[in-house]
Amino acid sequence: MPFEQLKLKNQLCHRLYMASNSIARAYREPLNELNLTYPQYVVMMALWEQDEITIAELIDKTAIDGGAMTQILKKMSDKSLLAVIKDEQDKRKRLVQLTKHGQSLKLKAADIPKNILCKFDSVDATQAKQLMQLLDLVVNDLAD
Amino acid sequence: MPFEQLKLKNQLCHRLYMASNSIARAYREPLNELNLTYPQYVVMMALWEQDEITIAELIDKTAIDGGAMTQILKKMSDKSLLAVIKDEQDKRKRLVQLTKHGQSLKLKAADIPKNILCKFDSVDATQAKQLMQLLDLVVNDLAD
DNA sequence: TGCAAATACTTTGCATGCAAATTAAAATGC
DNA sequence: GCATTTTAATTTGCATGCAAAGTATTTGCA
Repeated sequence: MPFEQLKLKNQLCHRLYMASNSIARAYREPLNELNLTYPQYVVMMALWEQDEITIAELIDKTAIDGGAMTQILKKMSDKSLLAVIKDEQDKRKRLVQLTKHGQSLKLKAADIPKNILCKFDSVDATQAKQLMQLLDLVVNDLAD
Repeated sequence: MPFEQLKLKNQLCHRLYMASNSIARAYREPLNELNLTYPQYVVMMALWEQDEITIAELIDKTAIDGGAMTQILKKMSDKSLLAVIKDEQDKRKRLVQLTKHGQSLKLKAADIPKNILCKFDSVDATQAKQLMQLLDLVVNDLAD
């Protein structure tokens, strides 16, 4: 069969595209209740793990684009979820710090992962773990 | 460990986010040479498989958003890759048809999948297949 | 027959992802 | 010491992804 390699059903990239969009869509409703977009939620998760880190560290942890990060942090700052403060040691850097409000949102977010997981009828914990491991291989192989 | 479920390293969604962005980034260079964006490439692959389909069918095959599709097709039409023509049977519908130029691009695109695949040092064919199957489960479980 | 409901698209507004250019500050090197 | 280079962020322009509103047709059904 000619050009078999160009068929959509054989494209790993298209599967990833669809799966990534699907799962982001699944988060939309629960995140709307917290007034968060998906990338904003990722930033929150990073900060709940470790607060008061530089923007560069946040970019490193979240893999969100730097240009987008500036805009995202601005919106999150407007919503009083966090504050961006200067680093006195190195004035090029800026530190991101959760507000009380931002910290407290962690409790409300705690149930989200579970509620998403229960939508997976066909994927058990073992398969999910396996999937994550395979995705890590993909990401690592494609890393610069 | 409290809130373990909110850690980034445990988020399937974040793995998908990173993997999808990584692989789209990997396609950027080769697609630039064809003057195609990634979603435009997906449209081309769909049309190379089956030409002269409605916009709704194209949306169904590619999983690209309808609103975005209108814009994407306009740009591709401007580049003379395809034409959008009226369906005389049902005037609500519009048919998408590759131009000669659009058809001929298939030859130049034929090597792209192979060139992407060779970036995967850690993922063999079996794992790639397994990954696609798992992603299909995810997409199906999250389908409306 | 005629009108409400469903379809197929398009348009609009907002939020990224990304590349490239820009700005500011710190680190290097001669 | 001072110019060059590197690092940290921001800004800008373009291309989506998505929800919601709007338009044109076609279907369905009373």
